Amino acid sequence: MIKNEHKQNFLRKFRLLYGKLLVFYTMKINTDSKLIEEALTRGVEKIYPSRQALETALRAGKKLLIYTGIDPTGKLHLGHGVVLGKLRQFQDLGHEIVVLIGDFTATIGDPTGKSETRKPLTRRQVLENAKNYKKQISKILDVKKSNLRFLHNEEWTNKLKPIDMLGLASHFTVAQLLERDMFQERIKIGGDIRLHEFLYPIFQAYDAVTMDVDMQIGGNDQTFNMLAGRTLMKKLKGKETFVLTTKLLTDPTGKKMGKTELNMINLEENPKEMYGKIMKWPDGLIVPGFELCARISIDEAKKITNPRDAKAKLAKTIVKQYYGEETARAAEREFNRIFKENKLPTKIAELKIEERKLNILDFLVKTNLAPSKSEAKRLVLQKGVKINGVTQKDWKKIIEIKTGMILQVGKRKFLKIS
RNA sequence: GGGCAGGUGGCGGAGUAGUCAAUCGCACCAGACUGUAAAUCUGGCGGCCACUGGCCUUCGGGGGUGCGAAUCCCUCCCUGCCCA
Repeated sequence: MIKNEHKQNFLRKFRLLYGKLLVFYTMKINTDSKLIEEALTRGVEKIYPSRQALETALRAGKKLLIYTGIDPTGKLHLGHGVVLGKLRQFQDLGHEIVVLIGDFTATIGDPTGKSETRKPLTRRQVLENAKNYKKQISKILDVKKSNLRFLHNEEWTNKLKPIDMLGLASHFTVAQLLERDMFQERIKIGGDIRLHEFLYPIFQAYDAVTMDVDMQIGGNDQTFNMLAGRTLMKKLKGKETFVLTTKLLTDPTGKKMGKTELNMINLEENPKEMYGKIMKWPDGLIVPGFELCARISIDEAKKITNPRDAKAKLAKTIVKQYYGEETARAAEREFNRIFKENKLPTKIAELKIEERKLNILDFLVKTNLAPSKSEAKRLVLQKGVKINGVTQKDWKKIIEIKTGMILQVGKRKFLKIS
């Protein structure tokens, strides 16, 4: 048992070392000042200990081991894309990149919600979530290059013994952990803080120490956790590390933000949906969107003055990054077709119905276009229902159902009877 | 262990016996307009009934008082805060 553990430890160290050597011999560090400038500024919220310090290191051509952690608590979304995009810039500069899949930390659940404790995930759910991560991440990072590795924190965290835990915990005080903004908010509203989530930053810090990283990259909301890593690194290894936080994708005016919703466009989202969802963004998000999500020059984006066109450009650019030029163009065409030209979508979901005649309300419920008859009635009275392009006004109407019939509810829901 | 405050629709949060299917905000849906599935404005937002009205089930669970309860009483469950 112990032998086995030793062996694994050895193997792990060997792999790390091997990886480092490989990178050392095959990759050169790029010190192009324009690229460095971009990496240091675009979408960057803050750099610890200072921008200056990091810039000096980068210009000196020092090879850095940089990591970001992603907890598989759900699907990857555009918010992850921002951080990964930043990582890509450093990858292109030739630094050594680690994407840490936080399979252990995901089971705790980083307490992001103001008021609620996140439901703990089972190991199974975590594995399920992480399933396609690598594939999605490969759309942003270059997996063909040898300076990118994927690691899992279960590997080392599960080996911690209670005595080790206590050792780690002893480097932090309750007051320090309590400083975290979301804990403060919870306290303010009288919410509870579970002990396990309280410990979250310690585990994340341990990741940084174990991998012996030089720099951590993460969203602005991860500042606290990453700084915990910086602290632990200093205490245990006496090493100064960099922390770079990226801006969050939010409306600069701060008003009327759909909260986290906006970031929640999944990277796996169907391209047409992705395009449409970006078009749904408020105008205030256009500039941040370009800065954070689009890998094209900001100047190019600023040339477009009409907000609608700018947003369309943004939507197309982002879809292109994940699905390629062709698909992006098709998504744009489809969007224009439905919402600019008011035509039917090229593809309409089909449904078979046994009945030949139905009251319009039953018809809507039967086809799942309305959740209840009351709702269906409301829709009809509000003129939200069209059959073969004709607005329906009479909720008592009996519909003769024919194949090929096209039902439309609102602007977006279409159904064809087959 | 002691003291206190609570549990209401997807969420937040009013209401403390009749006018409560329950103010309001968010989210959501529809309409108008436009530059789009944006912004703004308007309307809707438990369910059922061939419906300008009527019925049914909801306010943590169970029981009770009363003509009448989300609102009062009892009991159980759950949660938070404070003191030790």
